[in-house]
Amino acid sequence: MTMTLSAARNEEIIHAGSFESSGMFENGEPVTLSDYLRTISRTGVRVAFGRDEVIYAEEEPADSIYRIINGTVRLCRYTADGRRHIVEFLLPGDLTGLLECADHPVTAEAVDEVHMIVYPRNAFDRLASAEPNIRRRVLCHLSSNILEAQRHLFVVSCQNAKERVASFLLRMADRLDVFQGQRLDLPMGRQDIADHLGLTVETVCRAITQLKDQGLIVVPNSGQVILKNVRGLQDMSLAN
Amino acid sequence: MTMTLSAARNEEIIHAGSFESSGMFENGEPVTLSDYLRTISRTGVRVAFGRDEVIYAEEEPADSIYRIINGTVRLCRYTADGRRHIVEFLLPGDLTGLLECADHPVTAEAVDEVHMIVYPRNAFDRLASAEPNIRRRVLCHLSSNILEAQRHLFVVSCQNAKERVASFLLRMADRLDVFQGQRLDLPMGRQDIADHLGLTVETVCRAITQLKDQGLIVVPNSGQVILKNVRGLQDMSLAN
DNA sequence: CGAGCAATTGACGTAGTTCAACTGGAGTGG
DNA sequence: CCACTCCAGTTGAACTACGTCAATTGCTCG
Repeated sequence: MTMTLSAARNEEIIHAGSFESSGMFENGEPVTLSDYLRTISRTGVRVAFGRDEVIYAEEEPADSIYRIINGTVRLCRYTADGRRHIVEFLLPGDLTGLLECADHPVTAEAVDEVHMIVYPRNAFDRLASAEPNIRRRVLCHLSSNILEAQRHLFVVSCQNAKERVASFLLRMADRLDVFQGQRLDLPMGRQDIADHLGLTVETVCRAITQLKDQGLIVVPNSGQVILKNVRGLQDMSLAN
Repeated sequence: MTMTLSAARNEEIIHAGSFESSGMFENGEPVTLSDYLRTISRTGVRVAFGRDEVIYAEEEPADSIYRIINGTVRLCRYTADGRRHIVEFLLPGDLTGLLECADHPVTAEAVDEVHMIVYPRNAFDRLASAEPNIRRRVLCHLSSNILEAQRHLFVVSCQNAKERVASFLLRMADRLDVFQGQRLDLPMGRQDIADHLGLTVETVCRAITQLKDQGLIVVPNSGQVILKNVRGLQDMSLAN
């Protein structure tokens, strides 16, 4: 519902080539899925979503593919009794909607101000039929999704609170190219982190405080974390 | 290592057509991935593994695709400090090795006596290049893997012990076509179940005892569970 | 029958939840 | 500009579900 409204409100046709920055194609051939999507960019529509707006909802027909330009998206699942689980956070450059499913298995919501390009599924499928390589790219994409899910499954089933938070910070840092000594900006709130890690807000807070007290991180304010000791966080995230 | 030994010991060339039972093909076209694999069955080798034998190990090059004929396989991940997480159990008819990865991300071990057919990855890739439909089948396969992983992620991050065990029993029953009042045979031990659900053996036992005391199940012996009240188990598995 | 191991049960400790109070920064209005 | 609200974040105290450790049962296989 919200999605349809927001999408309509913010629609804006993307002109072919307007997102073709240099260095994206190798000897004239697209090399990543995003590159392939750029080749059908004339069919893509740029949309914006405000904080907590629903991008697509669970059970809704999955007829679009989304590429995030900037902002953060959470993929979540709700239960009848109000529990929420955040399956994954999507960051700029990430894609969603590539699953071979009639309906979306999760709900996508904007964590902060999100800009994305929406491609119609059928345009992508036509491209996939014409270009055999593209399905292999999708296979790679889904494979790495599975690896990520398995990794996170391990975090949630085998690690304690502090280890989970350490793993989370390291993964976010890795995805956002933040290194030792640098500042990691967390776009999501504590509740989002908690629902992603299978903990409560309070426990996430306490774990962060512990990491702070151990000198592994510095927290200037709740949305920023400076990684003082990446090695220490790594050691923690796979043992302890 | 173990895999190579066992495989060699039990190798037996499958003659083309030896697994082509009736009703598998629709108007001459294969309809499932397994059907496609049958079309290259002359390249498949039947192998057997005994209890706890390693079928393939994490980090090993993934150059084969496996179809389980009978028996149960566990896909697991070990940590340096000895913790184990069982990502998934594979049952007869299931496939593994289809991920687009150079190396296996998990270790596959036989839970009980397992018979499988091993197809060389490159034979499959040749087939995939020749027949465009096959990649779409793989996409569907990986998509449902992702849905399963997400479902299990929810179980492990949001459910308590009794709910997790109820979810586990229901899913096994569903996969093995066991219905209300019927007997579910569990090939894996309590430790395996515990490592799959992120619990300890003792907690799994206690949860089973609770389900028994509530009259939802009857447990003639540790490997068998009779589902007395499927509805009750379902109610529990998504709320409580 | 007895060894050996998986499953179960009991007793106790603890990590994480729950509930409640407090803090602090962002936004609003006088 | 300060006072106010509002809400996210943090901390404290008590509770509880699960883990841990140890003892017991029960099955399987010599």
